[in-house]
Amino acid sequence: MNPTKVRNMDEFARLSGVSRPTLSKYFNDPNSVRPSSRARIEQALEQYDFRPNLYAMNQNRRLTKTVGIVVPYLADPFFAEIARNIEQRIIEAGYRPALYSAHGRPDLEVDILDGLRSLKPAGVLLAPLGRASVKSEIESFCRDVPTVLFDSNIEGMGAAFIGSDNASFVNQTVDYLVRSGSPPCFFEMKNPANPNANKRRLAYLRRMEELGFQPHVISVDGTGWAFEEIGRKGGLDVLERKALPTNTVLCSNDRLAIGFLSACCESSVRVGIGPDCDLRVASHDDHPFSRFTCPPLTTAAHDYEAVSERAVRTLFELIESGGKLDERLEVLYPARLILRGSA
Amino acid sequence: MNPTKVRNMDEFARLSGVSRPTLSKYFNDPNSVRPSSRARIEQALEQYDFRPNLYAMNQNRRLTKTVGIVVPYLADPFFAEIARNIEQRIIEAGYRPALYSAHGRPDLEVDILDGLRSLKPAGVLLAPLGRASVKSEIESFCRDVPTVLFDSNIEGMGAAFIGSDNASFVNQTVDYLVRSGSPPCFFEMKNPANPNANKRRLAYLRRMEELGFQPHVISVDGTGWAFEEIGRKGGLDVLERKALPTNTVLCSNDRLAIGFLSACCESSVRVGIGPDCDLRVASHDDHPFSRFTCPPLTTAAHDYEAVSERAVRTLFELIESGGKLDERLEVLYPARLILRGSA
DNA sequence: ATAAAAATTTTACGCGCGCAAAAAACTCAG
DNA sequence: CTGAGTTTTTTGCGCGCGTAAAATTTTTAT
Repeated sequence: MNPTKVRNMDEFARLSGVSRPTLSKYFNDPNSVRPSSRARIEQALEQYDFRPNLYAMNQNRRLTKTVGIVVPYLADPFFAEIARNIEQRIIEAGYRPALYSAHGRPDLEVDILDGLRSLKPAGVLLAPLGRASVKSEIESFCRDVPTVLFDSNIEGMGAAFIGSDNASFVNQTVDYLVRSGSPPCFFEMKNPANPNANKRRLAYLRRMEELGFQPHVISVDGTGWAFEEIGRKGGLDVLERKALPTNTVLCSNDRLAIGFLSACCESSVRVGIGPDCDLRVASHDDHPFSRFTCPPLTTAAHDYEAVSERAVRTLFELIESGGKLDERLEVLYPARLILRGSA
Repeated sequence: MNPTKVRNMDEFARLSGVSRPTLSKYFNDPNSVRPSSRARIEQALEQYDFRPNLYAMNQNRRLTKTVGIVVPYLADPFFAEIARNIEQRIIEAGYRPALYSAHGRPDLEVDILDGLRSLKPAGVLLAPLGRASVKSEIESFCRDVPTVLFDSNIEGMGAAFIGSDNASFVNQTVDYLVRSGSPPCFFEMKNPANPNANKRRLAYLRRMEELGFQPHVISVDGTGWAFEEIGRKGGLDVLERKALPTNTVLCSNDRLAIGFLSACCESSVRVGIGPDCDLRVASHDDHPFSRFTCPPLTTAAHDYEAVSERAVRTLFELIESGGKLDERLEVLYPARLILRGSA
């Protein structure tokens, strides 16, 4: 490596023997220049280690090579996991991911979108907070920046929504619980932030009706994103009051279930499917920690791979088509039932 | 809001009645212009909603207002939590955080640092992978960019290291376990990626010796960052072989402990402090999930707040002092013992 | 009130690169 | 070998802003 610092493209153009605009083309797409030019450039690149100035590039380019990823709550390993997956795909496509978490706060979500505007990203993958999101802000953002929503849908916003089919999740868990024991009651937060929670409750009610059982929803108090604690508190309360109508509980999501299991443990309620058990508990999401609960949690798993693959693919199609799709796309992936010890 | 789109500072300068460079000063620091100018600018700002082009700004500025945050594994809620804390403080200081996770991969860590170079950040807060990190890359990066290490130290790299005092963690848990029952054995990964793990083992050995007890280290196989699974597998193996020398286990970290508890559950080993319990388990980190395990985990908590506050503060001192500190700073915060049901 | 000092604003230039249009080089049929 | 067609390279210009130095205004001291 030659110690000479190369300051800019002009200098590097001279060193490599091609013109500066040719270099510019090369850095945009190495295949867009003649092989002989490319060879000279790459040879010089080995000697001089030059990298074009990111800011100068992005200032003049129509589209930057940045893709924003926004999730509602990164401390939730579910989102961390899906963000990782998406990040990877964006890098492979030759783009730069920029990851943001709203940390459960609508004002931060707005700030992030605001900051993202000045980043002029090629596109954005957005998992909105949901109910708490400032709809008008999201709508206006989606008008200006090619955006694909994932995980949590907001009707009509963004060019597409890629997520999971909540009905599939609930139908599978309900069906399994029914055929392997008594029908479940449904354990949820009273005011869920996430629209998926509402869809799951409705799916539960419908499925129970279809199967001819009396549905029973237990809605516990609590706001915010500390689902485990909400599940635990609600669980302690329900268990103490012996308010469970059946010995089978279906939680709206795994984080709630983790808290509920904690409450069971604290209340010496034995969870599982053995003859000496008091309660069966199942849930949805296949949260990364759900297999380490005690007992391990029976749950319905997202197809992480499919969702992130499709979301990223859709975004790039959107970008290539110039930011507009013929019509808003909605793709829902079904769940995969995962049987563990809890139900 | 006037619908007129303001394209650039020149145009906005005319609209607000001050010169463009004055605007430039204002956007860098609103207090650096005369109050009369500031008033005119802010009045125009209310009418026209103009924002300077981020890329044009950063191209010419010596220092950008970007601060990089790099963590080894964001799907670990511990890092997600500390990243959130740090992010917040950076925003409050008027900077833009850029968050990256190495996802446990040394090659990605290198790529991230590489990409960070072209971002020309004002500074970087780096929690390195540790043993697996490509030392030469990190060293060269720290030479070029003002960097403060946190969580996991690499001797001599970066201008400072802010972390937790592993000896304090281990001493507190060991002392507590000893005075409340039999002395603990130490459960850990054989080849820990994180340097803290080694420090904890050494601290355990020393403390046990000081107290006059025979130390006993159980090192289980496994590589990577799936600590829970490693703890579970190792736990199952140890429990099956009845290889535990005592009824008290001190895990190197909470994620390992979560896996170990899962193994106990699977093996019908009762964990806790009651008379009907077989085993006591304690650990370190106060992982966000550790209070929801079954039973809840007794652990030593990081001082998240102190670590992140000090790390951010140190970084800004470093930036203001022009990127060099008189000497490398090392700050270690002690742990806070948290007693729960597991020990 | 007035000159000197300090703070602020303006002038003038350059940063590093993208891109449109013009020029050149290459391809290939006849 | 020639010329039309195609690709690639070059010329020339501008993006939006930072910043040093010059010009101006404001403040302070006398």
